[in-house]
Amino acid sequence: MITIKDIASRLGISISTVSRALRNHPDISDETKRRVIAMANELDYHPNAIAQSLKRNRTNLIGVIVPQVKHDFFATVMSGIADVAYNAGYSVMIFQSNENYEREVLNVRAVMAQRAAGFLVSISKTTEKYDHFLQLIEKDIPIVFFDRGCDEIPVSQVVVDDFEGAYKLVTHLIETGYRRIAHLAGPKFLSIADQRYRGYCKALDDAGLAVDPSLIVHGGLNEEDGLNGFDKLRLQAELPDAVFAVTDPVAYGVFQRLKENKIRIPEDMALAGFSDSNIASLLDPPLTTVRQPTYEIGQEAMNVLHRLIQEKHRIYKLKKYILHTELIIRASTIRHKV
Amino acid sequence: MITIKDIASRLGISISTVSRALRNHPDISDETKRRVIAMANELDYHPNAIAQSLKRNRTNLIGVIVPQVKHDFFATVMSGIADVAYNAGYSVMIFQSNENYEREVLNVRAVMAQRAAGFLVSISKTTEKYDHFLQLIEKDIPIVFFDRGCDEIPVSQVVVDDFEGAYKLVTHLIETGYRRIAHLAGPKFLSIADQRYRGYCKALDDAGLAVDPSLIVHGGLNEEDGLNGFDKLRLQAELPDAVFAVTDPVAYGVFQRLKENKIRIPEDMALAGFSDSNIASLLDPPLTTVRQPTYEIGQEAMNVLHRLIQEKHRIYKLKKYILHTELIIRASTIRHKV
DNA sequence: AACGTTTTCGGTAACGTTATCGGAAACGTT
DNA sequence: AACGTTTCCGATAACGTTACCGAAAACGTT
Repeated sequence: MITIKDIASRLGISISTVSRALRNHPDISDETKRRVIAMANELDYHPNAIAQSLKRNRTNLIGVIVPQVKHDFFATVMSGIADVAYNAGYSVMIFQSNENYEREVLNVRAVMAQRAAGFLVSISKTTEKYDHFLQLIEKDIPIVFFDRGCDEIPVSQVVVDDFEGAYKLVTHLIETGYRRIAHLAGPKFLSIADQRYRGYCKALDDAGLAVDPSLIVHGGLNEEDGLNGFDKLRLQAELPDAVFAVTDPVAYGVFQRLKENKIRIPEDMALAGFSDSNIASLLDPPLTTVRQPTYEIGQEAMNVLHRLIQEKHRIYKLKKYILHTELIIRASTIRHKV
Repeated sequence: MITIKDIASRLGISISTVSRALRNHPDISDETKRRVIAMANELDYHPNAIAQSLKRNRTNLIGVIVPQVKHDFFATVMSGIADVAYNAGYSVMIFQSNENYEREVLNVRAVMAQRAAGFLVSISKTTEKYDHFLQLIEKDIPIVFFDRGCDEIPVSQVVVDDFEGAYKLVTHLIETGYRRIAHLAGPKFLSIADQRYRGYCKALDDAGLAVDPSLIVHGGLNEEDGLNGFDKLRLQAELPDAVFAVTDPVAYGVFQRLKENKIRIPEDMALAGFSDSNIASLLDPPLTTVRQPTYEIGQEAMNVLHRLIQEKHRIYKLKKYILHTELIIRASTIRHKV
């Protein structure tokens, strides 16, 4: 590997001159700069970012910790992060917690060992202690939570308004004429799931409809949770006339059960999800859902982090950046003519 | 930030002793090791990976360059890479080329500046020069291509047998009774697309069927290419009785056109894709496709790279690791009773 | 008691870079 | 001609870590 030493000895000048020439320091004459740059190109010199980081005591690395990259949602967020980071001159390191608390802690350590400039984190479902993040705050390392945050510790967050999204969706169902609206909810302690649950309740409440606990099933966020959740709903004497699933994957699970049981959508039962994954529009009938500004979440989170990194006197005015959702009405909830 | 200096001065010993104690060097007594480790824990010491990398002249960073993270395929591959990397003690840095040659070159430079231990690359569609990779080979930095490789330069590859997958699929169509089988092909110079195209031709040929150029439309890999491609097919006097799309997204495009035009699947026309994305099974009718071992590609690529990094005398016996596909037959190609 | 061997540790020089300090020319001013 | 000022560059010390060399004890052997 070529270093500034090689350039210096080839030109018969000192390494400090080379260093300053490459950084365009005013102390160096234009002629010398020209010669240094020419030699650097000739030797195919590339600065050693490791050495630079050590000297400057900071890196241009951003550590991103997500539950799973292969989830459509996180992959798209990652894309937004990567694009903004790229333009701001950062490199992105990615870690998966696999929804596992211990692994999340180890990931934080790994990113810390690399002396990353900042953290972008969507916390795991199983994380209930936040000491590993508190350590970062103590060391004054910038963090931004996205999508899945927590209010227990002072960290800025970029989230979507899940409450509002659910409220708009359920209100749409009510206005369309549905009355027995079931909800396949997510884990209670997961903020995004809880917000959607509360949006569901509020919408019913504001419409003067009672919240019927027998129509609410708590579960996970994936397809199998949709299958299981619907099986529980079927134990009721009377079926609901609409199902609001906490995520699109859960809705797919329900979708399959409905097909299996020849229950027509939306004639016999309406179905709606949350996410607007690319599958939603391709189902038959296409699925009503709530579009989240997924790519924008990544962009915004990286932008917030970038500002945080640049602030010299990091005043911890933690903020919650709330992005808004969009209701996508499709055939799965269009009321049949009675 | 706590360093070994802090530990040394607190214990009244030298930094070299601390360094060796932490690395469990035999020269250090058990008693001293115990005290050093205790103090390290007390002070919440975390080794500076930057300094270690500089000293050892190597990092545990893997640079991954993909066209787009948010594509289902690459996100899943990433997941496989990240899991294997994690277990082998590497950190993964991710870069997107956005199918752009210039950006790919810049990405390679960024990863090189970080002195990554190795590269994992899926090359961009627009890349036709390979100098940036040749430079890596010259500098003896290990690279592995996955999915999208190229045979022009000596780099090991992990790929799926696209030819075989397409061959199996088209043979299935023929055996089921279809005769006018159209192909919405990808870009000619893209290896994976070309292999699928050749598998299509070979299957027809082996069955004694002629390859009809009017049934072949070259385009891209996305949904809109399916829409456009089908529009071109419709210009023919006689419609095909089956369409083999180069990717699942292209198949979705065709799917939409067929729905719009009330063309029944598979009664009027069979439809098949390639990828087994999670959408395929949810369509109505479910889509026949070719499952690629996506997650496994990531695992295998990272494993190959890991071995490459560990080999001291890197003999460049470049290999092509070929993973096999699985034909997933679903309702979209089940022959109607004539 | 004198010897070699082992155990255990400290000092120091690197790794590639940047920042600080200082100094030698070259210049302009009186 | 003596002065200060500017321009340009070199030497050196760090950043945090590890590797090498050496040396002081402590040990066993004859």
